[in-house]
Amino acid sequence: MTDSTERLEDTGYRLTAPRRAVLDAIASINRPFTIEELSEGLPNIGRATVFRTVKLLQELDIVCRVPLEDGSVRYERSRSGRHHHHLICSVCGSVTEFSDPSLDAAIEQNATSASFELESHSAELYGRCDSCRTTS
Amino acid sequence: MTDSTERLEDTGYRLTAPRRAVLDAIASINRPFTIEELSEGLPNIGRATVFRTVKLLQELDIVCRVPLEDGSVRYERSRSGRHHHHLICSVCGSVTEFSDPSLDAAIEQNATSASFELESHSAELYGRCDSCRTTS
DNA sequence: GACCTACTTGACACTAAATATCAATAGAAT
DNA sequence: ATTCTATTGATATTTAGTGTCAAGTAGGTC
Ligand SMILES: [Zn+2]
Ligand SMILES: [Zn+2]
Ligand SMILES: [Zn+2]
Ligand SMILES: [Zn+2]
Repeated sequence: MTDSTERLEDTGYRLTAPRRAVLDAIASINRPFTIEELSEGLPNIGRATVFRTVKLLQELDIVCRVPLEDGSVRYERSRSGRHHHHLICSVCGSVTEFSDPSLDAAIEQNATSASFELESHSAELYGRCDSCRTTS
Repeated sequence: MTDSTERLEDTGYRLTAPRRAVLDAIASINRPFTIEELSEGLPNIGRATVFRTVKLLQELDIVCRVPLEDGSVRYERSRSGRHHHHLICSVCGSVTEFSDPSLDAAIEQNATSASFELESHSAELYGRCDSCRTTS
């Protein structure tokens, strides 16, 4: 959170009370959330401001967008703050980050083969996490 | 298209006039489309039916869902009708399919390492296609 | 061909997610 | 403290998609 406020200031954004409140709320949630859920926990903050702030935090790699298999979207505080991919459990909804240079290399290789200038990419893995797999 | 109608019948779905119309419309569009665009070209077909039909065609791997970088979604007739990934050009909007067993293997490897039971996955590549890259 | 029945359709209302507008507010720099 | 501009909040609007249900029709049976 302190780290996050610094990243906001460093990039020239104002450190406002609503932004602090959204950051605090995100820090206190320990599961993937929807903006609606986040907004419900912040009744004094305008809904549009919550949307705007989460969008801003995505650009700063503080929060990341997690697309679910059904097309809906959740958000999660990024653990690493760097490029990564997700393991998304369809049972408990947990999201785990991972990064793998060889996966990224395979992606880059495909772009190169197609003479495609790669700017970014996404990869999401859907299934059942370890604890949901062993519990069932 | 003939292939598509067969796939509909084989799976027990009725081959109705609206479904034919949607299939024909999709066959005649040669770029990624939104349901709204598709629906505009089919004024005699109810909007809900267009949505329902496209959803059905996705299940039959006749059409696939293409998530863009900005979070919006387009659809495209699948060339291969099999598992694949996309090269999505941010300039012209073109979508190219590719499949790569070694990419899929890298994804499976990551799931295995995390004791995650992989059910499905997605991978989308964003950037500039060959012709947009050389033209600029 | 006529009949039947379950599948499908279309119109409409509705929800969910997000953006646009714009006057009022408040960081933060001097 | 003053000023200037980024930001906020209330509200309206957009976009994408789903729920409902009476009416219509494909496709099998006689
Ligand atoms: Zn993430
Ligand atoms: Zn990657
Ligand atoms: Zn595809
Ligand atoms: Zn794959």
